[in-house]
Amino acid sequence: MTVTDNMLTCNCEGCELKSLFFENVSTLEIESICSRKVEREYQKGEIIIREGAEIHEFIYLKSGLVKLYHSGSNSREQIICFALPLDFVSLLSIFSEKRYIYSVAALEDSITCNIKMDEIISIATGNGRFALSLIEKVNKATDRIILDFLEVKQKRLYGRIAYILLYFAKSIYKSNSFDLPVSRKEIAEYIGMTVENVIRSLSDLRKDGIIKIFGPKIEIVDEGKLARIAELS
Amino acid sequence: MTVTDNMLTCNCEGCELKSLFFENVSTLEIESICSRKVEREYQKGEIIIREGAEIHEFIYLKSGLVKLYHSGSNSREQIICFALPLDFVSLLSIFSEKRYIYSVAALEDSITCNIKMDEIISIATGNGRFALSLIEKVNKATDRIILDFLEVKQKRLYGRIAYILLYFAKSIYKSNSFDLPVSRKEIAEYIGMTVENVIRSLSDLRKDGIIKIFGPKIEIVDEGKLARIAELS
DNA sequence: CGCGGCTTTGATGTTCATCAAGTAAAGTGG
DNA sequence: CCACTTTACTTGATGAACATCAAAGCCGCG
Repeated sequence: MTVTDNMLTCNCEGCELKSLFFENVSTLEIESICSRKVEREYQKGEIIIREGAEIHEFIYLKSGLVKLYHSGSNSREQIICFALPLDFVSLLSIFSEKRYIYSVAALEDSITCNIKMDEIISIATGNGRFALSLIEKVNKATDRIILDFLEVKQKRLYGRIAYILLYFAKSIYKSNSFDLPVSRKEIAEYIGMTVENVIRSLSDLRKDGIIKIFGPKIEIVDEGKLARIAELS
Repeated sequence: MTVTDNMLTCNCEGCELKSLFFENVSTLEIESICSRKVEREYQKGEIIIREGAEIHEFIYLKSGLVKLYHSGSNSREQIICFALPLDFVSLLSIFSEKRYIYSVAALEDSITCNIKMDEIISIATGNGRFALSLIEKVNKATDRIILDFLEVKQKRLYGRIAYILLYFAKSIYKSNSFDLPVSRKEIAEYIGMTVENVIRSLSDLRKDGIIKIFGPKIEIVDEGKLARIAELS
């Protein structure tokens, strides 16, 4: 990194992707990718990937916040996970399927960096270290998803709400006061419950003085208590 | 394959791993692996991998049937998935963690083939094609797990039981009559319900004439009806 | 202004966990 | 080999957790 930074002629100098992802890629290869990559902007609410579409590009999130979701058989949508900048949006199925098995939508205005799959594959083919770091990243992401599923599954409604609030506070906004980027319905789609009960739990937390609610704005008042609820279900 | 088969001097000739996994590996490399691999036998019930143990080997299942499970914080075990021969036991966390985040136990007498991680990594480093096929396989496996989680989550108890019975019949035993390889408790741990209710659902299916139960032996009588229940929850 | 989407609260019924108790099967030690 | 313990399985009764249905308030938007 330190060496190659100033050698780049493309406009990716400030991009953290280099240091995270392309550790093992030569400057030449990075330049080649940078010159052919495409950046795309999406507004809050826009769909970035549609389930069933063919996979042509490797996509990662440069800025913003997105949700990965799956359209269940009975038309109900299920949110698989949220992704932050530098997360791969291309997670599941990227290397094992021809078509996306999930959709991605922007929860906040977002920018993606898109690279043709061909190029990723060609680099990986010629560069085992790069391929291994790919495995590692993809692995980490899916591990996280599976562990979170297991974690949420063993909690009850009240605990799940506490859990997701702490998740937004800690992992996403790094603050105990933030605007919820998702609707009540989307929370329900993530933790697998109904909207009404999500709202009821939020109200209960408010009545108990653990959080404050102003529309979409959430303020965690008693973090300790919230953590205990998230822990003990 | 056809070319390399008779050139091997090690005892892996009959092993399907070659054709699945080592498509892109030179005969020399395969020989090197074969000569240093270790096969291990486990009896029904034995633990193959213990959660928290350090990861030293890449393990795949040669014969038998195993379960991957996670010990939840509240001491309740959760079954993540089942694995058949030629499935990788080393799935999650293999390339992203130092220690196992799940345990593996044999549900039937099983044989594993173990290869030092160092060797896998060294081959992958020098051989991008091999690394890519690794990603593909690992990806496929985790995709399957996540999709199944989503699938099961949107069903109710009765539908979940129907679903898992069909899974055993179709994917594992390829027959409508089989011995359940898992206890009622383990079914409960997989679908996230209590033992009592698992038993109740099984009894209901029996009373409705959809299945027959003789101890651990299950016979699916009306597959169509069972499929409809699994579908419609 | 009125329409539709998101949110909120209440009432009601279903699904499921928990508790309790009993049977069957299988291993254990004298 | 038999009493004894343990483990898996099974059924019923009860209550808690949650979904569903209904209705009303809020807000942005055409």
